[in-house]
Amino acid sequence: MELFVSTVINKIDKKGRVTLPSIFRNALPTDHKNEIILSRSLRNNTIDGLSVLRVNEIALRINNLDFFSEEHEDFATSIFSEMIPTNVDKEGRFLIPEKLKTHAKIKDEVVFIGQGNYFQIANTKVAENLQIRSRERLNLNKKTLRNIFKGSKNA
Amino acid sequence: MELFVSTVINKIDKKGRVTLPSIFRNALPTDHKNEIILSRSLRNNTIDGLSVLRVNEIALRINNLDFFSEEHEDFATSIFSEMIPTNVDKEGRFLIPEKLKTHAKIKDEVVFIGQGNYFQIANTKVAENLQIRSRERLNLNKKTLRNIFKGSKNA
DNA sequence: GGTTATCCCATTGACGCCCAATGCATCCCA
DNA sequence: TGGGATGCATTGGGCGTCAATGGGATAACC
Repeated sequence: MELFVSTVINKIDKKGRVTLPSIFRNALPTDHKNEIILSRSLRNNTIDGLSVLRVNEIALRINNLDFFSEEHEDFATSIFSEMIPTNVDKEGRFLIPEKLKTHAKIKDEVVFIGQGNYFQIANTKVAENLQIRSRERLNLNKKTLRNIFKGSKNA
Repeated sequence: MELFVSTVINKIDKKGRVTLPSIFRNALPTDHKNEIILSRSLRNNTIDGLSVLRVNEIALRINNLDFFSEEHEDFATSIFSEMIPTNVDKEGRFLIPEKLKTHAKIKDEVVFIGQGNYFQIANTKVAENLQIRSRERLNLNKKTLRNIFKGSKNA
């Protein structure tokens, strides 16, 4: 599977390391298995996790904006400057920078939440609340959901 | 990673040297690892840092402008004439010219701000304000933001 | 000759790499 | 069905390496 799916809870050890769930490691592109990019989420108190592939894609789209425009610079600043490339070691572990830890209220345990093209890292309780709320919103928007599934012929 | 990403704070020593963050050095083109081009930023009190590659790209874009107006010539002039080629020493350090230091209100500490295809150098506090303001402006522009982050087929 | 820039070496602290142990699930076979 | 046995995933910890910084010494330049 080349998508980030499912939800996993892992612990942070004394050195501050967490193992990226194996199912997420498998979703990383073959030529960048040991690098992920962390970023403060623009929406909520979570951390976004991206693959190198995904970052390059985002970069392409930003570069399509007007070259010397203020808009371009704004996007570059708030997106690229917030990205923190991180190495995943042989055992599949990586470090979460202090900045991001405090932003996400993370201490010794985190939840990895698959989001398809990317994943999120969050405090356990924060994640619960987020899921509850997004489910509520989903119920309000069942029509949209039907539209999403209408087109597919499989499973 | 071939992009300039993340935000790094480094010190300026007694001799005026700053180390270019290792992550930025890695983003420099292989055949020009020890040369960067500094330039007064046109929009704010920061310094733009460019790779040789980037400068060539800018030259291309400017040359491709299809008509020859005074305006464009001025544009080109103001961009190229401001560029200051700078050597990066063996340890990855370089000197910031006094002119640029005063322009950016820099003394003994600087922030390196990744902008994707280039980076910026700024006073610590100036940088904070910049990041906040550009984020504010972005909130007004959710449509573009959605386009940038919209899904793809791969992780 | 004095100023400015580069090279060389040293220090420190953080991080990457390696080896080891434990936990957990699945499978196989009795 | 139970009891190993096997394989993979998550954890623990030691140690080497590298990035950032400091400073002396040499080289280039006006």
